[in-house]
Amino acid sequence: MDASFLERDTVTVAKELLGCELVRQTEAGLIRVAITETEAYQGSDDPASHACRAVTPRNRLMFGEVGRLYVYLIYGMHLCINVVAHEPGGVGAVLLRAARPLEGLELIRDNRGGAPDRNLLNGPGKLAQGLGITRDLNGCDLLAEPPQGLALERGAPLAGPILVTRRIGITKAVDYPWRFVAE
DNA sequence: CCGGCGATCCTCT
DNA sequence: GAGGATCGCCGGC
Repeated sequence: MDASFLERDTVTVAKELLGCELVRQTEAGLIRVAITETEAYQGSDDPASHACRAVTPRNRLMFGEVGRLYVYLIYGMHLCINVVAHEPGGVGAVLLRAARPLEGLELIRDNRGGAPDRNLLNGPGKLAQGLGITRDLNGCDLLAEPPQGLALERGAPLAGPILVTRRIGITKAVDYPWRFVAE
């Protein structure tokens, strides 16, 4: 994955991240997944975004260098993971909402504590848990060589169509068609 | 299969 | 001091 891929309009990047792969390397082993669901969140022009107002300690990564991982805690119990992506000088990130296991299925099952296989990675909190994401990965460089725990890679081209819908679980700007789902 | 609800804690106002 | 880019359990149909 090249930084220029992420240095474009956040909505375009969200759509094109479908089929791209995440590689998680830990002491326990290697996990590889293909991204199947994303949402775009922009800056001051997106009322649903964490970055719709001033820079704060939490949202600061969304204003910075593309290719960083933005990790945050939601509802007091789940982590969500985002890829910082925006035009040069812009603001934004792509929420990764679901993925399909490619390698390390046993590790994913362990991380998910016995959830049925069809519920392993089908939601943002489940994806983060399945990959074994922790808050110390906040700000990690997904494009680093060599990889630093989590890496983003180009995957095989998508086979099927892309479903475009409203974003899930928000109460502002509910009609923006910025959610992308692949099978 | 579907809708409702509680858990749980960090962040910003 | 409120509310959130969620999840899984429960009960009802």
